[in-house]
Amino acid sequence: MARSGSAPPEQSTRPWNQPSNLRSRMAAHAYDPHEIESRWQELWARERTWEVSNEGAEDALQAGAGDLGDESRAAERSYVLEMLPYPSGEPHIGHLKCYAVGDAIAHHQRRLGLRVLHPMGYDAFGLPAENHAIRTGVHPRESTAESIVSFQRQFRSWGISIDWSRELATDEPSYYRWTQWIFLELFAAGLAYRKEAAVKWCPKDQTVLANEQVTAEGRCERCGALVEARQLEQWFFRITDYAERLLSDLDQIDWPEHVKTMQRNWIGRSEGAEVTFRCEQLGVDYPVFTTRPDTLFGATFFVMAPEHPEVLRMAAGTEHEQAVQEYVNRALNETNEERGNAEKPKTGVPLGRTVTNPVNGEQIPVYVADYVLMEYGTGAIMAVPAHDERDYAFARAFGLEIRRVIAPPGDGAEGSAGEGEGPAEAGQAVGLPYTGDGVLVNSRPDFDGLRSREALSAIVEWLDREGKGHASVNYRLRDWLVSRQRYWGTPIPIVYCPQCGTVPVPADQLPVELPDISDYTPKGRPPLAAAEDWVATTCPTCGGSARRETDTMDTFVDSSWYFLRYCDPRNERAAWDHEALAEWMPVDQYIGGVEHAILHLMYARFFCKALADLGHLGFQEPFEALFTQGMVTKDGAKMSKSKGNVVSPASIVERMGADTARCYILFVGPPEQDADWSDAGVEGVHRFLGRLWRLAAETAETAGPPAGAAAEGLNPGSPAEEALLRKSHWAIEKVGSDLRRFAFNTAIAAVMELLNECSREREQVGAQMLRFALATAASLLFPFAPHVSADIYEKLTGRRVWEEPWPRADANLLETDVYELVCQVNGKLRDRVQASADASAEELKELCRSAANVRVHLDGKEIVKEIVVPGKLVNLVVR
RNA sequence: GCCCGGGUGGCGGAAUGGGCAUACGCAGCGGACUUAAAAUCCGCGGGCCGAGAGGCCAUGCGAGUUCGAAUCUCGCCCCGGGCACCA
Repeated sequence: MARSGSAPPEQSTRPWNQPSNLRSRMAAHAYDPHEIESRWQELWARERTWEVSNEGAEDALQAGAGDLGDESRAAERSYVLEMLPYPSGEPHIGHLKCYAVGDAIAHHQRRLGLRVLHPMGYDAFGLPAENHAIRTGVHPRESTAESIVSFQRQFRSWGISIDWSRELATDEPSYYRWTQWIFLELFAAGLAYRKEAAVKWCPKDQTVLANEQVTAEGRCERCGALVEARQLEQWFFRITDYAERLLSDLDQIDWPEHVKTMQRNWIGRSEGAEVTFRCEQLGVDYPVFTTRPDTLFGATFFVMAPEHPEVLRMAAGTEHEQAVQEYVNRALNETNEERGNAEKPKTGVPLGRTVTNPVNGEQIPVYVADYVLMEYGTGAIMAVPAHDERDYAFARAFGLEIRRVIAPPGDGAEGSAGEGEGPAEAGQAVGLPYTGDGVLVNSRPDFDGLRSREALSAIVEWLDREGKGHASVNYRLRDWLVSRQRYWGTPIPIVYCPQCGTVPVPADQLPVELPDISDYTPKGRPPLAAAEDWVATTCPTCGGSARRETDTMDTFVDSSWYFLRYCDPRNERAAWDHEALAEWMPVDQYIGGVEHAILHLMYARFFCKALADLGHLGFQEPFEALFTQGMVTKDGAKMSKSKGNVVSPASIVERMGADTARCYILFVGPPEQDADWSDAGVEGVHRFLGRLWRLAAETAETAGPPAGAAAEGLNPGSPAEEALLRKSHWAIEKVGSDLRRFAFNTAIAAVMELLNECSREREQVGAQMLRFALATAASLLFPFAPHVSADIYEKLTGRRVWEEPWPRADANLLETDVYELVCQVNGKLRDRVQASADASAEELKELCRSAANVRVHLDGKEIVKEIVVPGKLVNLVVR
C-alpha cells in the first residue's frame, strides 16, 4: 500500500512558462471567471442545491406526530442568517461583505455535516420608495419590485448559497397579513395601545416625519425646513414591560460585548426610590423618582416637566398662571434637539405653590422647567442643587437655596454643620455640586454620619414605614412608537366605530390590504386618508359605518419577525407552524451591520419575548450568536453618491468575477472592522485566484484522470513531498480554526501560503501529491470563492466539493520531530539551532549554550539562570 | 463629560494562553520571457551602521512588572464609535 521510494518526477511536468507554444497554453489555461461562475451558478440553480426542507413537516406526514428525534435534529441543523436587506436601487458593497461573511459560515457548516437554513428576503416597505413616488409618480410597489429584481440578480451573480424557495418580501399581502396578525395579538394582550404623543412635523411638506427623517440639526431631510413638534394620537408597543428581561437575557446570548453594552445603555436601568411630595394646598401627592434618596435632606425645590398633566392645574389661580401657560407652550414647541441641549442655560417658571419634603416637613417651592422630562420617571423631580449638576445650575440661575448634605468621604468636614447653607453664593466655596458618594451631614441625627450606601437603604426603609416612598427601579427605555403617517407600509388593522370605539379587524378578515392611491403628496394628513373608499368601512362588531386607521406601521415591525416566517414561508393558515419553528429557531448565527445594534435587534428580541408569552413561540431569544461586520469605506470615507467614491459590486464582479470580489472583501482585514476598499488590493486577490486555477488546470492535465477523494492512500515519497503534505495539513488546521473565529483574512492567507508552496515545489513533488495539495487548497477556499474552488476541485478529483466533508487535519502531520530552537541571551535572539522534539530540558540548554553566536555572547560572562520553554526557546541570563 | 473600540513597515494587515515582531497581500526594486509592452514567472524587501559575519534601534508617548512585553499594570497623547439635562 505504502509506496516507498521517491515518486518519479512526472516526465510530462515541464515548466509551464516554457517558451514553446506559450500562447496556446496560456489560452488553454486562462482563468475565465465569468465562464466558470455562470456554469456553476446554473448547476446550483438547476439542482436547487441549497434548498432545505423542513424535516418536521415530513416526519409529521409520515408518522403523524413529529417530536421524535428532536434532539438529534437540533444537533444537525443550523440557521445562518444575514439581516434583511432594504431593496433600493442596487446592492452596495456593504451587502457584498455581509453575504460574503454569511455564505462562508453557511458553506463551512454544511460541510461540517449540518443541515443549513440560509434564506433571503426583502424589507420592501419604507420611506425611500415613497419619496421616490412623490417625485416621479411611480407607485412604490413598482419601484420596489424593480429593485428586488436587481437585488435577486446580483445576489445570484455573487453565487450566495441561498435557499430561494423561501424567498419573501414584507410588502406582499401574504406576508403583511401576518404582521397585522401579530399586531392584533399584541393589541389583545394590551401590548399595543394608543396615546397622545409628540411627533415630528414638517410645516413645509405638511407631513409627519419619522425620527430617521429628521437631520441632526432638527431639519426635514427632504426640504430642509425646521421640524416642529405636534401632539397626535399614536400607536405604541409596550416594550417597556420587557425592559428587565431584555436587559437580563443579554447575559445568555453570544453577542459582541459592545453591542450588549449599547443595549444595556439604551435600556438604562437605574435603581433608586419613589418618594412622595405632598402639596398641602391642593391636597395632591406627587411622586418623584430618585437614585439618590440619601440626598433627600438637600432637596430645596421641586420641578415638574412642562408636559406634566398637573402643571397647569397647580398654577391655576396663582399670580404665575399666565407665565406658566406661556412657558409651557413655548417648551412644547421646542424640538428635541433644542431642548435636549444640556449646555444651554436653565430656564423655568415658579408655579406659586409648595410641596412638603417628606423627610423633614419643609415646604419647598415648585417650578416648571424644561430640563425635566415627562417621559422619564414620574415627570417631576426633587431638586438637590448641592449634589446634582443640573439642579445646581438651576438654583444658581434662580437664587435658590443650596444645602450641602453629603461630605466627600474622609475630608474631615463631616461635622461642620451649617456649611454650604444659605442661598446660592454660599455653595461655591466647598466645590459644589458634589455628585459622588460620601457621608451624610446636615440631615437628621439618626442619618448623619452614615455613608451614602447605608443612608440610602436606611432612608428608603424609613420612607416605606411612613408610607411616603419605596424602593423603585426606572428605565430609560421608552415605549416603541409604531404608527407612521405614511403610505408605503403595513396598514394598522384597526377600525374606529362611533358606537364601539377602537375595534380590531378580526383575524379571519386579514389582510387589510394597502389600497392603491394616485397622489402621494403630503397634504397634512396621512396619504391613506385620501383613499375614501378604503377608509369608509363597516364596523366588524356592530356592522355600522366606521373608518379605518390611516396610519401604517413602522417598517421595523415588518423586520421584527421575518426570521420566523422563513421557517414556514408558504403557510397560509398561520404565520408559522410550531414544528417548523422548533426545527430551525433560534437563529444560530446572525450577521449584519452594527448600525442595527439597538433598534432592530432590540425590537426583534421584544417580539420574541412577547410572542413567547402569548404562547406562540417556544424560545425567548431569536439570535443565539451575532456577528457585526464593519463598514466598507473608500479613501477613508463612507461611500456616498455625493462624494463620488462609490464602488459598485456589479462593476467589480463584471471586471474580475464574484469569487475575486468576495475573497477580497474578506481578505482585506478582520471582517468586524471597517475596511478601506483598494482597487490595487482587489487585483492581488484576482491574481491569486488566477494562479491557483492555472496551476490546478496544469496539474489536472499532468496528473492523469481525476483520482477521487484526494487524500486517500497518499504517502510522501520524498522530503519535499512530506513538506507539502505537512503544509496542506497545516492549512487545513489553520483555515478550520480561523473560520471558527471569523478570521477569514488569515484563512485566505493560509490558502495563499499553501499555493505558494505548491508552485515553489511543483517540480520537486509528484503529480499526485501536487494534486492533493491543490485540491486541498480548493476545498479550503470553497467557502470564500465557491465557483473557482468547485471548478478546480472537480478538475482534480472528479468530485463536487460542496458534497465533500470538511477536511480534517492529521495531528501527526501537524507536529514535527525537529524544530528550530530559538536561542536567547538575556532575552535577545542570538541564534537558532535544530532541536529534536523529544529532547530533554538539559539537552536543550546544552544545545543553546553551544550555538555559535550564543557562545560569542557568553564569552567572559557568568550564566545565572536558564529558562527553557520546550518546543520554543531557551533563554540564558548572564551577568 | 461618561462608556466602548483602536494606534504595528510606504499601504491593508499578521503575531490565537507573556516566548523568533512585521505572516499574507498591495505598492516598490532587480531579473527571466517578449521586437516591445501587457500578462506571467523567479528573486529582494522595517530603519540605521557594517565589505561581511554581525550589531544597534523599532509595535502612539512615558514609566512599571518579568529571564523575556505589540501582548499585562499605571499615567498621558491621538483616531473612530455609542450615549449624553434620564433625576
